[in-house]
Amino acid sequence: MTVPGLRERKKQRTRDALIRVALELFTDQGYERTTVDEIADAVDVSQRTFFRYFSSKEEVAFAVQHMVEERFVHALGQRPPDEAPLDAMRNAVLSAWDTIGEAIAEVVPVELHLRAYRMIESTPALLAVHLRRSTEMEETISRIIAAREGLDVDEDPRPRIAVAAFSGVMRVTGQMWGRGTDGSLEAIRALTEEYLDHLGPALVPHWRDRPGEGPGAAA
Amino acid sequence: MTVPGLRERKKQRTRDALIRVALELFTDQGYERTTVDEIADAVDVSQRTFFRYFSSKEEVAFAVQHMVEERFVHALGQRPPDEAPLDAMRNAVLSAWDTIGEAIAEVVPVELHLRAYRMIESTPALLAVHLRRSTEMEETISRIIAAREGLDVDEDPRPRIAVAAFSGVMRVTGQMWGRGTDGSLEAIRALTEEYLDHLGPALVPHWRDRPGEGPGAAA
DNA sequence: GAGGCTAGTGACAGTCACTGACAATTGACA
DNA sequence: TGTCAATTGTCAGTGACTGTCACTAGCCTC
Repeated sequence: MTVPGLRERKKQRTRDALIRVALELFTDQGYERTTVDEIADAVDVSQRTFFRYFSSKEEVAFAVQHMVEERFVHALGQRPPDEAPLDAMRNAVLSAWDTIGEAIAEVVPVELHLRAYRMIESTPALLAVHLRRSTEMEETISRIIAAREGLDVDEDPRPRIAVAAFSGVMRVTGQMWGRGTDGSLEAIRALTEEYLDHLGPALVPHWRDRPGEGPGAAA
Repeated sequence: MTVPGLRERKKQRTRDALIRVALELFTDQGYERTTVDEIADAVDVSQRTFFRYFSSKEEVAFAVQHMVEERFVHALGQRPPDEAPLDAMRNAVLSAWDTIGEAIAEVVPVELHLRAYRMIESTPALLAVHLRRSTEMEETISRIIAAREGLDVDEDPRPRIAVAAFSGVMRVTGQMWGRGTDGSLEAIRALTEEYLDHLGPALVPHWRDRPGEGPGAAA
């Protein structure tokens, strides 16, 4: 591809600066205590310009998340078609976690993004938006899974159901990670694996045995 | 109990009127196109008073939902302790669906509430709040389930995981119901049963068999 | 490389959700 | 009946967001 023109590069720089400054202010002072004016002033653009880049104050908080999601969707598309749905999703998340680092670092320090993620989890207004975005993702994923299995997502509820269950676990994972003390990338990866391992067993009728000992359901 | 005083009754009437008028305006004109001033004017109170009853414009949209949730939690508390977790939750939802009608009708027509529910599902800002509220519910439910099973919710992830999977399915149910054409109470009840029946089978590795025929996992 | 075109920006005014402060009103209750 | 406390209205202010319009600066053509 050709190098984008000056105009384009300038826009990209402004956008990245807005994201970086916003996340810094949000994580430092808190989301609510940061005004859009502050962000705009720090980047030296007008408030109006901020809203031309991001349709809302919330949106800027999810700009990096958005990149991560695209990566996951891409990874899911690459999974071999003979993998079972849950395995494909599991492997896609794990492989996404492995390669996000570099992609994020081009815009903001990874550490800042992780702090931002925890801020989202602990800020009610952002948590709400985060969850809605997650369900939009679920719809996307459901369609991919359905396509893999040769099913019509509007005829057969199983793709949406499996994805809903899977995403539910992923959400709890993010939550627990956010509440814990180990804020590293490795920690969230490990939690992801651990929690997904519980998904099958958690659904069997008897829980009184220890995890892993009971008659497991899914792989 | 004694009859509440005039002051108390007046407050209750104002509150109910605000809810009813709000839901009517929301469902008629749309949530975004309805201002708090409109609602307050229609009930003949000041905007300031509206915000003394509801901390936000969103909150009034969920006032009825709130009642329904309380009912579910109560029903769950009543389930016999030997029921498996998923069964207890399933039966609690179904029994809640059976008795909501009357409780709601004291405040707003049931039909209005059902329309409001669909409006919530289709209004991004409200959907976001709805989802966050759902996760708060999940936390409550997880603790009840953990208690039933004699587990510590912070030690053993299985209660949260099972509840997350369960709630995921319930959410998809609500979504599908909202998108469908049959907006009746019976329809959502039937969907609930049908979708929950898929939860176990959807998690087994092989989907290529028809539902129910494959080697099922959970009950 | 001058000039027109247009994307991007700033300035400004306005709407709407929401909050704090204070004064006015009105049930409750001695 | 008069006092107290809860409830409400009014007013002023903040912050998110939008429409409009004039202006500036890359871009592209001749």
